[in-house]
Amino acid sequence: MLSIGTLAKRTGTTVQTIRYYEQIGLMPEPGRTDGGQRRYGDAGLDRLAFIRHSRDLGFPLEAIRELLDLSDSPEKSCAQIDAVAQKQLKAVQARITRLQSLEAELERMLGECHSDRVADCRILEVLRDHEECLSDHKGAEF
Amino acid sequence: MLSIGTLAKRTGTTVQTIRYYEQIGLMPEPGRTDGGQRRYGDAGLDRLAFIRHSRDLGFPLEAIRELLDLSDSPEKSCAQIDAVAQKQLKAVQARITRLQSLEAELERMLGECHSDRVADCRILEVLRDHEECLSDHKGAEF
DNA sequence: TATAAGATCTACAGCAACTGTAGGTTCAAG
DNA sequence: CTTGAACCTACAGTTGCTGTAGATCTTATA
Repeated sequence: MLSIGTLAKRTGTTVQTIRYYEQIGLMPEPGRTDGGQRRYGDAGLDRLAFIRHSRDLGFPLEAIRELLDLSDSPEKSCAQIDAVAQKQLKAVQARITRLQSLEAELERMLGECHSDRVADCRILEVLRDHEECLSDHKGAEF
Repeated sequence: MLSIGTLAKRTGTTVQTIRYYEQIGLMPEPGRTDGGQRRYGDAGLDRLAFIRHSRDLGFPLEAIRELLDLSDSPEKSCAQIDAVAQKQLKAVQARITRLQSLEAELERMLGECHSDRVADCRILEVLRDHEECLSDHKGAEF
């Protein structure tokens, strides 16, 4: 049986994060010692490893919850799992596209500033006036 | 003079966001009507446009605060402004790199799953076991 | 067996950057 | 002068944690 601290080390996360996952119902309540401390077995270790790995791949916690639920029905079609992963891929790709346009804009801005004084710094001018931009880079979050 | 709603429309943001910027001291307190409603002039419009455009380029609010402070000293060197923009470019590039490795991993996962049943879905297997991954894709946030 | 260091416990506040709600007031067009 | 849209304050909620305080438990050593 593992203490919460040992579990944290094994899965590359922290004690607080594990307690947080328990609180939001992503990790089940584990057994306790007589003194009230959490003790985990292999099931807990596996589940947490799954969660952490999914997080490392950028899946939001709600998607992970869904994946965990789906994996409890081994006989069902895995089309839904596929859909969750596809959605995540699309989200990642959208973010890449957006960030690349920001990168281009920032590089252009930086390349243009050859001044010394704040008064005629091109960077500030560009930031002041969106018309100076090539792309739209507006709207979406990242 | 512009009402807060008109200002929001003009700058592509929302009333709540403007009030939030005021609350954290990024926008100055504007004048008010006798009835207590905010009224903005050109200075407010320009400042908010600057903030929103910088946000669209991904600058965090603290960086924007710094840029606004710097732009109040027109005679100083713009090296600091350059540094803030460089830092933002580096951050954007780091995020792109990370997201590209996630994209590759997700694509590989999706390409491998030719099963129908959840029981032997490769996606779940990969998520369960980090050893199955090519890259490390651990650690950093995005 | 006693002690002391270190790990764990609960409960709550805080982060970024907003968004949404409730319940009340003001403005401007007709 | 009415009425409905826009505005006001204050506060809770979002995502995914992280940090704090003050108390309790576990475990290695003397």
